[in-house]
Amino acid sequence: MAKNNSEDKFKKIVAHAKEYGFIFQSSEIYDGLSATYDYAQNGVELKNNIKEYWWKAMVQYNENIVGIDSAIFMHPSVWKASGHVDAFNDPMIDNKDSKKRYRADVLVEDYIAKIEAKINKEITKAKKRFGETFNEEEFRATNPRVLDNLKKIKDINHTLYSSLEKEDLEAVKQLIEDLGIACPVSGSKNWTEVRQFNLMFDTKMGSLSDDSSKIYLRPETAQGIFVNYLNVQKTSRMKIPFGIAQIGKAFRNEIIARQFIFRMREFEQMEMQFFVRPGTEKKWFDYWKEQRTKWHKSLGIPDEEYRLHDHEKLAHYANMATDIEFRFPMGFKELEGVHSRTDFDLKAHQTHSGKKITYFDHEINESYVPYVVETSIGLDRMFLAILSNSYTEEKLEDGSERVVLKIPPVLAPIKAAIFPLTKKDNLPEKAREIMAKLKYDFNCHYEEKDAIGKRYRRHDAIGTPYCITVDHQTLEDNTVTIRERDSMAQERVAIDQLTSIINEKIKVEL
RNA sequence: GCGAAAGUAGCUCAGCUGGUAGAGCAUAACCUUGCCAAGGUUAGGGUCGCGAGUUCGAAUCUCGUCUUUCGCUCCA
Repeated sequence: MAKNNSEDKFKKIVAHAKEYGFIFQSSEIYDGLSATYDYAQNGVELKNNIKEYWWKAMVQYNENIVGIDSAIFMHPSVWKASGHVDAFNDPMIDNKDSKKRYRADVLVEDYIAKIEAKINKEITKAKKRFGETFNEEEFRATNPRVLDNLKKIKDINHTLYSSLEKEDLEAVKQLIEDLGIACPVSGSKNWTEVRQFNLMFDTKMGSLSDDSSKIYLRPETAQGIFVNYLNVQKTSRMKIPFGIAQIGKAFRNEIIARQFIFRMREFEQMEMQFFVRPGTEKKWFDYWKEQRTKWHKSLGIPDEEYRLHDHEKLAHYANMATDIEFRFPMGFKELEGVHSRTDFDLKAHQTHSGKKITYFDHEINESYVPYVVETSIGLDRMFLAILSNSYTEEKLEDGSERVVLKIPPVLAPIKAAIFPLTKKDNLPEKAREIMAKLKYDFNCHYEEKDAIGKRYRRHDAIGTPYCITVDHQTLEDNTVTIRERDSMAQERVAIDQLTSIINEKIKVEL
């Protein structure tokens, strides 16, 4: 039941996002492109505001953080060094009966592990038999059954890895069939073809096809920061600890991209890599976990919508990792990651590039490769979090209903809408005057069509926090009414004060 | 990629067992009203996702295909 409700809500949010100009499906007139979305007139405003809010909190409010904007294309060696070329490249196979998917090489390796278990059993048995005099080395080298199995392993390994190297996926499939490997779940040997899933998009750089080289679209923005570490550190004269922040697109060819803008193949990240002295990473990891949590809470979203999830299984580069999860309509999901990446990335780039990436720390008179604490938030996910948290259906006292996006005012696409109460009596002219003044401070909208109530509701639906109405009294004393979106309460104020009033209301202290 | 469901106007949907499309809201114009979506008149907008097939005739039946949603799987 609860699930149906949230599914229902998710659908409503997606429909609302389209109807009110936040998000359209990409290339919709051509039937759309899977899991690709465009930000529309209101969406782009909200998205830009989220970026700005993040950028201010990270770069502007921290003296020891600077920003960069690195290119999407990078030298191919970057992705070798980072481990993406190897780790983002998996041969997969499906079992047709159990519908389970496996990594083909893992299936074969599991099979090898079974043979190894057999050998070990043989050895254990022999140990018992010969007692003290047992020589394992000798036994391995002479026992025919062990030799036989060892040769089998060697052959399988050879076939597997030479096939993988040649990207001969049919040979991998053949190997699985020859070995008679069955699905651990169904016991079935009914397999699909082996297919390569490379999570990185690639393209060619250079106009001549024969001397052009393969380059990748970056699967994360972090590497753009790591390869610029030296340049930034030197030119900004930053002392450790310091950070480099970046907002930008990243691309991953996900097997399944789904759930609206939650998982897309083209997405935008807001990342900050904080460089610290080795040994202090725990302190900074905790610090940034807290800082990032504070940032989220500053937007006024209730605590219970967030939870922290510490990773037990760590990625190869990390020694500590926490996800900041948000209660999306489809459940708690990762919104932001705070990771302690150690010196893995900088060291890897040092090795692959041959350039020394060390920092001389005058405080301790030591030179070292800095450790890195990373905060990485999905901009599109933050957008979805704000959108789904804001979407509210309300029943009013008079029995009517309204849909209102309770977007935190600082992020709202339009800060104020300006209405003349009627279309005559010089009210539109007066309203235009106010509009002409306010538009330099805020993104404003002028509207005179339809009944005033209808205009209020329209702006409720896109989350405009303030509606300013010009009425007949305005012409006499230069005051207007300002209506607050969530409470629907109105207040009469002087036109002169509008800028400072709205400024005050959309201000957030971090 | 596999399984299930869906695709008709900008949105939400109706259209039963085949007879070449409707409603409400929305949009535009004009009149009216004037502080919380609900007055009047008129107009625009759809080759029913796309492509085949069956049929005298397909939104409706069959097949294929694309897209979306949910589940499985994956997730640096």
